[in-house]
Amino acid sequence: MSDRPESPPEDCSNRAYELSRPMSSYSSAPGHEGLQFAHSMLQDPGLLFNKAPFNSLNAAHTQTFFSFPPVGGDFRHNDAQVGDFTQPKPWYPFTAPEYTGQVAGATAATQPANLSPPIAETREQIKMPEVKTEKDGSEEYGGAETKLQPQFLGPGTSVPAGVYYPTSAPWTPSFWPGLSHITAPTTVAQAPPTPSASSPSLSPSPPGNGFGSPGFYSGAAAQNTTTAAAAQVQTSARSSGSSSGGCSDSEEEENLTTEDLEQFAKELKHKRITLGFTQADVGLALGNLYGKMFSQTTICRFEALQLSFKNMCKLKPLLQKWLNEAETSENPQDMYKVERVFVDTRKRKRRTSLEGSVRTALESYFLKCPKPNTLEITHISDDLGLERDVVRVWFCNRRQKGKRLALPFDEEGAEGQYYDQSPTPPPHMGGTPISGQGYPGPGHASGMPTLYMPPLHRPEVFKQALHPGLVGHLSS
DNA sequence: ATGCATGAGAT
DNA sequence: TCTCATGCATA
Repeated sequence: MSDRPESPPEDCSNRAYELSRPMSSYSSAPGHEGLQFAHSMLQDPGLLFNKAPFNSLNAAHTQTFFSFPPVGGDFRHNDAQVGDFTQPKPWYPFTAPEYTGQVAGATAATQPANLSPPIAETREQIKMPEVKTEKDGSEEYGGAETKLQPQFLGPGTSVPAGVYYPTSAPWTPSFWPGLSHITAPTTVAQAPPTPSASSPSLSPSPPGNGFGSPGFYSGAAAQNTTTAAAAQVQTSARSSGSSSGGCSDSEEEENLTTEDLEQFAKELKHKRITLGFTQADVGLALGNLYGKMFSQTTICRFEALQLSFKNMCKLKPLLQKWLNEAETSENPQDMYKVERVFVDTRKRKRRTSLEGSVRTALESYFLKCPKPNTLEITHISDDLGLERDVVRVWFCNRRQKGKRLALPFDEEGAEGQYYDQSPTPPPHMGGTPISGQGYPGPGHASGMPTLYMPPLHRPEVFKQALHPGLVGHLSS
C-alpha cells in the first residue's frame, strides 16, 4: 500500500511508477516490466474499483450513474499532467460520411445484415499489433466513398413493421444494482401528462424509412432543430452540474425516485414492444415530438437503466409523452415523417477493436490506476502498442462504465441494505493496488464504518462485471 | 446490447 | 484533460 495519499494531486501518481505490463505479450518496452497484477486474471477487475476510486475526494459534482445521491463519483483529478496529447487527429480527413448501413437503432436482430452497401476500403494503417479497427477493411474515414445515405432499405426490403421482438421480452431489472430487489410492480406508471394535441409522430418501424444511417440525426443538426421543449430539457440537464440526486430541473420536477424510473423504464419497454416499435423508432419519434432525436443506444440504455440518474430524469418526461402519444394514437403508422437531418459529414475515427489480451492488459492497468496521467498513458500505450488517444479514451470509458455499474448507494436505505447483505468482502478486494484511498468519506457515515463493499458484491453486478459477455442479457 | 468515439462544458 | 451525455459501429 503505498498508495496515494489522499491529497495528492494526482491520482495514481504517488504510486511509484510501477506500471508495468501486466501481461507479457506485448511488445515489451524495455523499460518496464515488472509489475504483475494480482488480479490480472479477473475479467473485469477494474470494476472492483467502481466505487473506491471514484469516491475519494470530492463527491461534489458527482453525477453518478444511478447513484443517486452523491455518491462520489469522480476521481479528482488534480494531476499535473503534462503531456502532449496534442496529436492531431488523423481522422476526419475527409468529409465523406461513412455509412455503414445500419438502420437507425435496429438491433442486429431486427436488422438485415446486408443493408450496407459495399464499401470500399481504405485502410488507414495504424500500426498496432493487436489492435485492429473493426472492419479493418472497410472504408475508412478517409475513404473515398462517400456514401450518402439513405434509403437503405429499399421499399420492400425487410424490416417489417416492428415485430421483431419475441413477444415476451420480459423486463429484467437486473441492471440496477441497488434495485434488483425491487420487482417492479405491475402498476402502470403514472398518468399521462398531456397529450399535446399534436399528432403523434410515431410509426412502428416502417419499412424503408430511410433513416438508417447513423449520423443523420445526430448531433448538431438534431439539436438545432430542437424545439423549446427539447431545449429546455437539454439545458437543464447540463446546466445543473449538480450532483444532486434529484433531478430537479426540467419541467415538472417530479421528484423521481429510482423506483419510478425503474418502473417507467419497464413500462416503456413493454409497451413499446407491444406497440411494435423498436428502440430506434422511439428515438426518432422523440425527434418528431420534440425536435431532439435520440439514438437506439440511448433508448436502449434508458430501458436498461444504464444512464445516470439525472439523465434518466431528464429523458423520462419525453419518453413518457411519447408513450402517451403512442398509446393513444390511432394509427401511428401514418406519420413517420421525420425530417432527416443530415449533418455532420465529419468522419468518425474507425472504431478500434481491442483484442482480448489487450483489453485484459488495460484492465490490469486500470486496476493499478484508474486514472493514469499523461505519462502513464504514454507508457501504457507504448507498452501495448496502442495510440495514446485510444488508451486515454479507453480509460475514460472504463471509468464511465465503472460508474454505471457501480452506484450503489441510494441514499435511502439501499446503502444499509447493501452492506448488510454483503457479509463478506470480495476476495479480490484484497490487495487492490489503489485501495487505500479513503473510502467514503462523508455521507456514508451512517453506521457504515469502514467496510467498503464494492458494488460488485451484488450478484448481478458482479456477474456482469466478471463476465460481460456471458451475462449479457440481464435485461432483455 | 455494448465497445469505442466525439464534443460540450467544467476544472 | 476530465466528466458526462450521447451515438456510431459492431458483436
